[in-house]
Amino acid sequence: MKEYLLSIFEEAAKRLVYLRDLNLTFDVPKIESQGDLSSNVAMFLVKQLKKKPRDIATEIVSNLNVDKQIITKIEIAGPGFINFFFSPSFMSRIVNDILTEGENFGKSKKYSGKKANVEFVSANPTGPLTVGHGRNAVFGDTVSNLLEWIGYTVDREYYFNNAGRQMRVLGDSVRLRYLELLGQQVDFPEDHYQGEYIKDIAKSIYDEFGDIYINENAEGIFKEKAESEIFTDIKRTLERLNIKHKIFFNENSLYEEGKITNAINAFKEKNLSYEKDGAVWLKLTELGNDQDKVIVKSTGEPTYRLPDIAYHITKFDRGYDLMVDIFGSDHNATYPDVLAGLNALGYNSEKIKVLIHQFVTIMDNGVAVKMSTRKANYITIDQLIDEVGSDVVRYFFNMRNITTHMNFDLALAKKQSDENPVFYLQYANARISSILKMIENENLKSSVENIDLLTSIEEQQLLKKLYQFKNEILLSAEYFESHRICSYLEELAAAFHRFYTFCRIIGTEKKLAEARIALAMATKIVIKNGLSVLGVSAPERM
RNA sequence: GCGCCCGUAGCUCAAUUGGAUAGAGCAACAGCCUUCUAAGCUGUAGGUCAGUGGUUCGAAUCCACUCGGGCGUACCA
Repeated sequence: MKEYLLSIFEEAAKRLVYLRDLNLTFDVPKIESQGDLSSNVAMFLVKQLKKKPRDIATEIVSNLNVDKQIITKIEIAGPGFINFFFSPSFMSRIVNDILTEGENFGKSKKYSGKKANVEFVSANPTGPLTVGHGRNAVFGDTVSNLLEWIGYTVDREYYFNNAGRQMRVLGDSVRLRYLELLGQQVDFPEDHYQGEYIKDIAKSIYDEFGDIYINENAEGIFKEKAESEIFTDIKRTLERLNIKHKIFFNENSLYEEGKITNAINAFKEKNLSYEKDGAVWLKLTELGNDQDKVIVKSTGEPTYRLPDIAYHITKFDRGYDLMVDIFGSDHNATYPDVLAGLNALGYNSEKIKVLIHQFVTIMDNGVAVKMSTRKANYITIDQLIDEVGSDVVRYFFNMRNITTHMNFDLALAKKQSDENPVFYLQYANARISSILKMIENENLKSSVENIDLLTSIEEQQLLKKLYQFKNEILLSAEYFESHRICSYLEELAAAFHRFYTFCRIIGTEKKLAEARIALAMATKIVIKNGLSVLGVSAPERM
C-alpha cells in the first residue's frame, strides 16, 4: 500500500515542487472511517508554504493520478489529513505475497551486510539466573531476532568476570560448606552466599575427591568448580528459553592480552588522565560529564570503567556496525563514562546503543520480593518456567515496554496462566491448523484464484492487519521495542477470531471457501513468524 | 541534594515516537455453542492521561516547576 502511495506522490512531485525531497510517511489511522492509510503532509507543509493545511491538501489531492482499481476514495479530513481508501481487491493481494514468501514473510534486507553485536544477560557466575535476569535475557534475545529479521548478522554475546572479590567470596562459601561436610564446625559468614546450590557444589567436590582439599584455599578448586557448575546451570536455563550465546567474553582476557594497559596508555597519551591521591583519574569533566572518575585505584587495580572501555574497543576492533548493550536500570549511571571515554579515544560511540530496562517487581501475595543472590532470596527463572512454561515466560517479558516498572504477581501467573495473551495467539494458530486438517475431507483446497471475493468487513480487517506485519517488524527493530510485536499479534489474532466466528469455510460456496482457506493459511504464517521473532512456539493443537 | 526512569480505567499495560473521538486484556454486568477448537465471539459499564503553567495548526507524548514511586549517585561491578 505504502509503495503505491509513494509512487503516485513521486509522480505528482513533477508538478508540485514542494513535494520533492520530503520524507513521506503514511500512518494507519486508529479509526476505520478515517481510511486505510493517512498522510499528514499538508499540515507538515503549513509553515513552509504559509497556506492553510486543507488548501494544501486539496492541491495535492488534485494532482494525484490514482488508479481507481486500487484506491476507491481519497478524503481530506480534520485539520488537513489526507485519507486513502484502498479497494478490497487490492487488499487481498497480500495473501499471495505471504503464501509465496512463507516463513520469510516480514523479513527485509534493509540492513543486510551489516554486523551487530548484542550483549545481554552478562550475569557473573555466582548463582542461578533469577527472574530479575529474565527480562534482560528474553529482551536481548528478541532484539537479536528482530535485528536478524531486518538483515543484520547478529552475534549474541555474554560478558562475564570470574575474578575479583565476588568470586573469591563465592569460592570461600563453597570451601566452608565443604568443611562442614567433613564434620568441621564452621562459622558461615553473613556476607557469603547462602544458597542451597553452594552446598550442592561442595557435595559434588566431596563425592568426587573426598577430603583431599581440606587445606585448599578458596581460590583453587572451590572457585573453579563453583564457576563451572554455575555456568552449566545458567546455560541450561537459557537453553530452556531458547537462548544461545555465540560468544562468552571473559573480562580476564582483557588483562591477559594487555588491553587494559593499552587503554591506560591511550588516555595518558591524549593527556586525558592524571594522578591524584595515588590513583589515576579520567578527565571526564573535559569530555562533558559531571565529574572526573577513577580508572585505576591507588592499589593499582583498575575500576570497572577501564575494562568496560577496553571491552568495547574489542567490539569496535571486531568490526561491528551496531553494538547493543542491555542493562538493568542499576547500571544507568555507568555507561555515560564509558561512552565518553570511547569517544575521546576516537571511537564513534553512536554505534553503541545502550538499552536500559527497568526492574520487574515480583509480587508474592501482595508483597514485593526483594531479590538478592547472595542472601539466597530469589525466585529463579527455572522455577518460573516449571510453573508456567517457557512460552509464557518469553511472552511475558516481551509484552511490556522496557521503560515500564513492571509488576509481576506470581500467584496470579500461576493461577491465571490460562488467561495469558500468549494462549490467545496460540489458540488462533491451533484453530487454523484444525481447519486445514478438516478441509482435506471436504474436498477443498487453498486457492488465490478468487481471492478478490474476500470483501466482508471481517476479511478486510484481517487483510489490513496482515499488511502491517512487515512494517511492524521494521519499526520494532529500529526502535528496539519488542513489545510492539506482542500488541500487533494480539490485534491480528483478534481480527482472525472474528473472521473465524463470522466467516465459515465449510458449508460455504466453493470459490469463496477456497479463498478463505488461503486467507487463513496466510494468517497462520504471519502468526507463526511473529511468534518466532518473540521466541514463542506455535503449537498445532491445544 | 543531584542524575536517569516511571505515574494513563478497579488491576496489568498500549497509544503508529507531536496527529483526528486516549485503546486492549483481566476483573464486573448482559447475551451467543445440534455446523471448521467457547482458551472464542457480541454488547454494557468504567478516564481530571499525577498536578499547574508553557511551546503550536494540534500535547498522554516536548519544555519548566510541584507531588508521588523505582534505580543510581564509590578508589564495588
